[in-house]
Amino acid sequence: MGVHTKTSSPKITSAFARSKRRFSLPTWAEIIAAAPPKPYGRGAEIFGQQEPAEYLYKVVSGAVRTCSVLRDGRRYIAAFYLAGDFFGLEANITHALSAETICNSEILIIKRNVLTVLAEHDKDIARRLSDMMNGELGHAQAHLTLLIKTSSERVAGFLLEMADRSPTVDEIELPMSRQEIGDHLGLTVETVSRLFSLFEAINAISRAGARHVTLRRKALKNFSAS
Amino acid sequence: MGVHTKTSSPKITSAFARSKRRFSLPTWAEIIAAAPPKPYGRGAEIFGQQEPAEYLYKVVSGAVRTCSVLRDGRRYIAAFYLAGDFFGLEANITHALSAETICNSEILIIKRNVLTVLAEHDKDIARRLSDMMNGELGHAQAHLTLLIKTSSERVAGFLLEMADRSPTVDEIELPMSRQEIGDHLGLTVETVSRLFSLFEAINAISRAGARHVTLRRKALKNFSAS
DNA sequence: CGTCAGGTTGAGCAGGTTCAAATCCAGTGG
DNA sequence: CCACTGGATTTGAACCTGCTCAACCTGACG
Repeated sequence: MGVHTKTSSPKITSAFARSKRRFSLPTWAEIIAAAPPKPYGRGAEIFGQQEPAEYLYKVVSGAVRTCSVLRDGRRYIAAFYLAGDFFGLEANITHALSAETICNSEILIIKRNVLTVLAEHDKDIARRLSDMMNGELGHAQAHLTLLIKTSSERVAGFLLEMADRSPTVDEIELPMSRQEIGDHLGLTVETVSRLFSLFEAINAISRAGARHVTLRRKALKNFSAS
Repeated sequence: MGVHTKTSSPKITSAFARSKRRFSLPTWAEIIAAAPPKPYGRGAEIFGQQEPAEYLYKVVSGAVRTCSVLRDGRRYIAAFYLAGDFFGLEANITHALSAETICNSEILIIKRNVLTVLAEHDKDIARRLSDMMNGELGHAQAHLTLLIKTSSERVAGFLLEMADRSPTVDEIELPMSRQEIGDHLGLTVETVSRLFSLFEAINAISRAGARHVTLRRKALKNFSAS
């Protein structure tokens, strides 16, 4: 961080930023391209609770969960991150949650302070960071509205959300276990399992193996009340 | 619907004139000082769901709730905002939630696009916006961990949170009804009421009127497991 | 072929909801 | 000043959803 004199004109600022970037400052795309993807084994911890939040992460392949463990041993999974998702910005100074892979994964690691400094000169980077923040908040809100509902609404809502986030449309491969789904939705494994069976019985989903699910959106949406 | 009529106030013009004279854009403090506080009656809507998010708001006095109503009539209250709190930044383009006062209140209204433009030149403003965003996200996370717990943990956690946010330490005046607390915690009025009675019976709180509560933090903390 | 982790299913229990009724309390009009 | 009124709060009792505990099934892997 250097000394920044107050700029009196937006024209000057953007022209300055543009010319500087051409010679020295990297763009968003360049930063992403420069970061080496790092492989993590299944269940590996990427960062722990209370650790300083120095990095931003991107899932290249695989899947990640962020979670916290309560005094009494219950685990709460705040979010799942799939290929293409960014995570690690849910913290200000230290992480309130830990992050672990739920299967073999490749993760991109980006220095946060590099981004925040660049964001002061590059509106594109600033906007991307702000958008990610906004997305994270929107996601938290959506999850809050899920948690006040009944068990069937939660599971139906979860399946619909996963389908929306998957590259494929209606046929999805869940990377997480029933236990993890339960910890995410505030339900027990048994309840989650029963609801999968119920949904199959009424033809709202069909299954090929426990984690390979095909959804009938219309039928499922009858459960997720707004 | 939360339509805001433009008021031409001498305060605004003088603040902007002053800053223009010094050849610099208005600071955060100047923007806040320039905004006129607007009175709202109890239960008045400040903005509605789906409305474009053009403003940022600050509670000067009173209290505000943000909420959404599900198809089946259930109401979910996302958050309460007390005197000094900012709200209205939980949305990107349009509001996902509506905002209403829960008692007579005075609200400050600030144009969002003014702030975002200024933020590009003023690091202080940018940091404040980012901090607010972060705070909102942190609050959503905290609320998520509340909602996966049992009813007694939710109510105890809620009381402790309200006490932390109140100007007074342990003796608090709740502006919201039992119904609103229930809609915030995903519980029914009756359950909330029963837990207030239980907490009083075991001497974790004492009451002077339904909404005036004094807490024994130690006893309450035994209920809110992390 | 055995093992082990993950998943499914069943039976009984308990925490919260629902429905119903009693009580409190602030605001209103006489 | 006091009784009246309507909403908010409290309490009770029956019911139902989701949890607990326990057994069984499935599939991947040595």
